[in-house]
Amino acid sequence: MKLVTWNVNSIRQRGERLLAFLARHDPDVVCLQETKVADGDFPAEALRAAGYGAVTLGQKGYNGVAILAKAKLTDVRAGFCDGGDDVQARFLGATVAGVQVFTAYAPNGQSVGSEKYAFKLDWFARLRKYLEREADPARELALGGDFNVAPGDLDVHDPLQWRGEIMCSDAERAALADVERWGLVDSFRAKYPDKVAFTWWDYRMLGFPKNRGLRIDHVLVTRPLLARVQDVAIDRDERKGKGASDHAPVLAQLS
DNA sequence: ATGGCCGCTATGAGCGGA
Repeated sequence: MKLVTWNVNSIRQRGERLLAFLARHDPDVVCLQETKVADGDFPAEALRAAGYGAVTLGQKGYNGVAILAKAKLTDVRAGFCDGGDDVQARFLGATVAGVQVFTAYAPNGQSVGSEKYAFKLDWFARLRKYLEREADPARELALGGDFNVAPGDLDVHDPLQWRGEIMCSDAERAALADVERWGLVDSFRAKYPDKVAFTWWDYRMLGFPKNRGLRIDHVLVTRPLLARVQDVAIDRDERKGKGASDHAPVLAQLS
């Protein structure tokens, strides 16, 4: 099974690229973030024609997540359903071929100390509680998403410049680590303990040509599923050229 | 080369993203 996570930054703008990506890599499961469309505007038919079923949790203009799969998607779960803010479409799960799959779009957080930053940290705490309540670390489970957190300095092009900044602050890293402590492993880092690689580059200031990036998109897996991870790769080519998302897809090859 | 933000909205300026 090949599983992908990709923040497409508008599925309407990225439709052609997404179809080309599916044709090129032939993934089995794709976790999408920032689709930015209401469910009625999701291009389900075009994806069906390409061989993929879809479950969506959309929102007009902002956020929006989806899971695509060649096999049947069952046991669909939308949002944390914990009485907190589920208006923002950021979390969706489904079971595919016996694997429980979640797609997540963590809040950006704007700047350290802001209200949005507090919301971001709370969102991670809610994610941790959701997993405790609804999932089992002894099962095969994958959580793919844009977490908007670079876990360590190895995941940052210029750690000194970013020290303490949004996506790199200690509290954000601790919040992500706490989610992982439930029973999830950063599959890329598990496979490549020392590799410097990024999944996001700012559109501004020649971020990509200068390779000024961060690794903030992750495929987190439970230990039973980690045993099946053969390789994890970032499709940097997808960030090139006109009409690219600011995020590159992350691909996990499972046995 | 990989090139100087992009995408959204009851748009045409302002907001959010990371």
